[in-house]
Amino acid sequence: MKLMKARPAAGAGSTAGSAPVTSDVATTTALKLWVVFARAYWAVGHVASADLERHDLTPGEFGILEVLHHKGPLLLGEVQKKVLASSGGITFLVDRLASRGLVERLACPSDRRARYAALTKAGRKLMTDIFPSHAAAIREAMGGLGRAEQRDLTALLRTLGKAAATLAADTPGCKKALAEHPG
Amino acid sequence: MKLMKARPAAGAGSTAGSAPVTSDVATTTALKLWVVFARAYWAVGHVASADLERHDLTPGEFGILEVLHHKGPLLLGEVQKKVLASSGGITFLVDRLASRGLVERLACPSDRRARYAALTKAGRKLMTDIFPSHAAAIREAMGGLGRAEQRDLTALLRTLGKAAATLAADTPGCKKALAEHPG
DNA sequence: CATTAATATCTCAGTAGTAAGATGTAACCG
DNA sequence: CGGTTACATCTTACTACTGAGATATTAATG
Repeated sequence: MKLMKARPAAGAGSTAGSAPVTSDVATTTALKLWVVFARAYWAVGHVASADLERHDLTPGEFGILEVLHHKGPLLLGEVQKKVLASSGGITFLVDRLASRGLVERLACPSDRRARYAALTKAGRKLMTDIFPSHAAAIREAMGGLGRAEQRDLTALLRTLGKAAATLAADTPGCKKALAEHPG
Repeated sequence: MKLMKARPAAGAGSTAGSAPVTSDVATTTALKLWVVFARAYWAVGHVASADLERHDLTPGEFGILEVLHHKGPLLLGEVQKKVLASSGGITFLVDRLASRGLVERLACPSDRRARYAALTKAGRKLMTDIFPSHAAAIREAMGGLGRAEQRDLTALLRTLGKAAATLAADTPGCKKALAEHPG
């Protein structure tokens, strides 16, 4: 299950004659949507990544900093659900952020298996410093659409995401995080 | 520039007081859109990947097979632009597909630097066998929206993608493929 | 023709990330 | 209690991918 960077199906592709269910209108519409979806995501993600790169942060690192900045200290498992990474990935990312002094691990008093991740003072400072400009970069990346269009788009994507997450939750190896936290 | 799997900004995050331009409505709207966008993309991508996994194909491999299936033999550089991967990635993916007998490299008569990638007979057969069911998986992943909604969504995403691609093309290290092939 | 620049692919080292399983801890049930 | 099951995190080995530079070819220029 590699995920992300999926290259979608392009066009109807009935080049090869006899495919039975393939070239009905519903399928063609969905495939076209998937192509455009992936390219748009790529472009916006590229703008976001380029902005974060200026601060030596990967998207994954920023995701963790951001959820901690927004929600306060969180159990590692909770972080994992929020950022949709694997458990090993969380360990790896938090290690790296901790080695840079941006995040620290705190014991959980009620459960000695669990640990909190929390921003350090330096981490909080970094976030308050860079979050506004990053938010501005996202705003510009979305600038092709007016505010009302952005809201329409959000509503459509939320509906789509919920339905797809329900499907995805059934597939083997899925973290199931999405179905529980549907955007 | 890692890209993809970008974790978007969640919520307005004006937790930290004094950010100047950050918490206006336009920015909040854009940030919310980005969160929902990423989650929806994750969910649909997950469904697509899970389907491909049944045939032992990664999304990257399928992307190459698919563009060759759809367009016929293509120079490696053209493939690269279509699937938005790095040049090294194309070499890697085509190598692997070639070792499985699905793709072959052909000399380009007019330019001895360049090589074509083309589906073999086995590759064509594989694609005609699996494409319909993959397309059906995509159709189901999009099933949360009706056909008209899917078309609205496509139109919005196309506009968004074009604008963002223009921005992305200016960022350093960008492949610029998107601005030239805007979905 | 020689030089320089541009292009197309490939090589290679490094990175972010995953998946599977190990470890330590908790909760429950008899 | 003792045993089983369920968790939460960490470890390890691996994979897909990127980016910079190497190689080979072509094109352009004086």
